[in-house]
Amino acid sequence: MPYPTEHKPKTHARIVRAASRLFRRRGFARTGVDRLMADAGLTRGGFYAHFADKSRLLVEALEQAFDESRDNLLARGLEHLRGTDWVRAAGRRYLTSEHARAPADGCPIPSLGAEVSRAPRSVRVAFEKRLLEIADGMRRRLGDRNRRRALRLLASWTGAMLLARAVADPALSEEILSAARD
Amino acid sequence: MPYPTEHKPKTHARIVRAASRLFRRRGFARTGVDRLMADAGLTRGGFYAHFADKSRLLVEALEQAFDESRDNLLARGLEHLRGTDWVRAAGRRYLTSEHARAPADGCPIPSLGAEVSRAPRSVRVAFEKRLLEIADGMRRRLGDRNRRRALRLLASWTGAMLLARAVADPALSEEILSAARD
DNA sequence: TGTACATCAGTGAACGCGCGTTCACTGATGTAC
DNA sequence: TGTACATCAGTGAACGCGCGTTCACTGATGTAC
Repeated sequence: MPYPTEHKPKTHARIVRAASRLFRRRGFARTGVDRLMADAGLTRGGFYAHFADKSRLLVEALEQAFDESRDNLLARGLEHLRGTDWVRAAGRRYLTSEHARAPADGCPIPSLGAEVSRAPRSVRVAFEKRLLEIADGMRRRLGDRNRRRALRLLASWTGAMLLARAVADPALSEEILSAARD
Repeated sequence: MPYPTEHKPKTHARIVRAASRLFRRRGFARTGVDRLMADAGLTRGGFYAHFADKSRLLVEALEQAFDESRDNLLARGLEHLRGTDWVRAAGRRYLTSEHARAPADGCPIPSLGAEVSRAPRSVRVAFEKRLLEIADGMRRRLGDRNRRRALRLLASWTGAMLLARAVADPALSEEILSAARD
């Protein structure tokens, strides 16, 4: 065999990581295959040995982003908390201006939600799956029977992040996040 | 004078209305000047007699969309309501699956918020201005001293709409909207 | 140990296309006489 | 009333560019002998 078995999967993961950051930072439509392959240290042509097309990469980039941001924002260091305590702590972690200023490393919902809603069904299915996993994780932390409260929290947090980023004045941005933290 | 005074402003408004709908439906980046001029019944070349560039049109399209959706979703028919009554009624009007299915005629925040956050400062300034007008209108209806509660409501509603549209399953979409209506 | 070989991950030129923007022009219009 | 004219809103060809995708190829690798 010409290359070690783990070689190709490693390259694949490198592309997905680069794309996931770029998509969140610059948007899916405005991120070209050329640019994202260069960021992964490769050239244009190799792309189609790894992905059927660009929207298939979006699926994997979304999964990558959801996994990352669940760990960073909702779980790590908060394992011992439950109920309202957990909501407060997770909200304080999600609703920061650092998060607002660094979309590349943040939650994919405010940065890519609208583009997902216009993407092929396969993309929306993948988005939905990860979203429900997170909602269910939250439901368990909250000790709820159904996921309505989790969905409501998710909507408030992601909506606040969307607004905080779209606005021009940093003070207003902070005001929006702070209002949502309560 | 070669044309009636109102001729050019009317054409201008026609372009803005067409663009405003197209941007919300298909996204700003994916809507070409060609297509939007055709929708307004004109051709490519005339565009720059009306707008300095495409992002200037985004500013006007956003203003158009905010004005429309404030009237449609938050004000008309709800003039007599105040406080919690108003919140319930406005929420029930905003958080519908009709609204989720028709982004072209809906609130510009879930459909264009992320692209606004990546747009030139001039766009974010215009977005912020209209957002604050709406937040202040809400604050008055709520009888609040400051706008924190209005911003929190805005975040929940727009976040719920963003999620409801990004998801693949219509039943889940409705569940998200219904959870946010409470 | 050294060499010939088969594999296949990745290269880079090329495809047709649509993008935002410019510009010389056309032709519909209201006005002057 | 009819005609010549000046204005300027809108036309459409052209610009250079980057897009997503294809494909004949190159060259790094592990294996066989």
